[in-house]
Amino acid sequence: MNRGNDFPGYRFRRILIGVEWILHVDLDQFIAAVEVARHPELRGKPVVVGGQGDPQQRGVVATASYEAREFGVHSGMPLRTALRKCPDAVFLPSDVAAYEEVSERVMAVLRELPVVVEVAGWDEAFLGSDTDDPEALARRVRQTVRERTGLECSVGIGDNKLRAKTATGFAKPGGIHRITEREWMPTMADRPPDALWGIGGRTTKKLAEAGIHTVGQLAAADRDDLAARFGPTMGPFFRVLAHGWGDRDVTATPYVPKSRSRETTFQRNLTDRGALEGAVRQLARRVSADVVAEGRPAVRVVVKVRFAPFVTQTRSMSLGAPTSEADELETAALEVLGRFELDRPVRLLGVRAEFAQPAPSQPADEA
DNA sequence: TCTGGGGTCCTAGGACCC
DNA sequence: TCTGGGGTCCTAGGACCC
Repeated sequence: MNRGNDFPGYRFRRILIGVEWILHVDLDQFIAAVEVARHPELRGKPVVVGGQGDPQQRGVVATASYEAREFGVHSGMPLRTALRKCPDAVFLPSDVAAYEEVSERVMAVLRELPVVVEVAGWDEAFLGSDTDDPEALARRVRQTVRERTGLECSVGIGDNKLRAKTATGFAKPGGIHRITEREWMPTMADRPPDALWGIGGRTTKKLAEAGIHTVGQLAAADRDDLAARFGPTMGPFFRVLAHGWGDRDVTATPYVPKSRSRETTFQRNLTDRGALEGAVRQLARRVSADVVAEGRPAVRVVVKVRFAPFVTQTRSMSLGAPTSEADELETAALEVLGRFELDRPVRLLGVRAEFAQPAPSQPADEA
């Protein structure tokens, strides 16, 4: 997720030119909605998309339709579990190319509106606008997206990205919700820390050990104590999040990836060394194609191994010279694979190529 | 019944240099 | 002898998000 110039790695934008409101647009049950749109007979049925579409195989739910969610099926759940909870669901494989294409169409429609569009994922975007009636703009966004793509979306309105994004959670499904500084604490203070975008289950547990159980308590927590527990950047950042503070810099600048990776979970664990090497070669070739398509050479190769039952290790290597050559990336990946102790069954292999970081330049937007 | 795939950013220890 | 600090790079792991 691209969070723009948010607090870690900080560059708060101090001078705001024109933008009064930030809207966060999130397509409802996006992947399931795309599938229903091209298979109209599925409308109203519980639909579960994920993996190869075979609930007997290894894989997890990418998106469940609202009908399937009523059975307790949700994203990230193993397909086998989803099958048990909802045996009558229609299971479909993930079709990444189809979702990307629809996503691009939606973003193009958003760009026709009088807003700055910052893409934040397949199914979401931030919009910056100088309107003085953000609700009217939000209704227009919903109507336009519906008319032009047939998809429903929810819109959060905020005075920064964090609040707009948070508001969307209250807008779903198919609604509009506004959260500004005034509404933030009344809305969030009594909720658990993982209600915040950027705080998950692990951090929530650690916070609880420190006696912090709510967003309100986190906002009032001692900065130095948080820094000691969570590090000099993340500790204070959590407190900033709890206050609902954050950047409001919406940029249409295209996203530049820092890495490209491919990984596979095998349907049956691998133990044979030759099979592992073959799999790494194949992954390295796919990554090389992505690197070539990106048009920038890789400077580092990372290999990921997930052993059974579920222990993950990574090993990596800086390349002597930047390269986009498939042979070189493959050789490097094999060398890195050789540094693992492959003494247990392997359920996943991954290969990642990292690009050179652009030379640090003077921020051009500092007015 | 286990637990995808593709990303980003932060942390921390050791190497190495001055 | 007995031991400074700071800075940067490299590497591995962790947390989070969609």
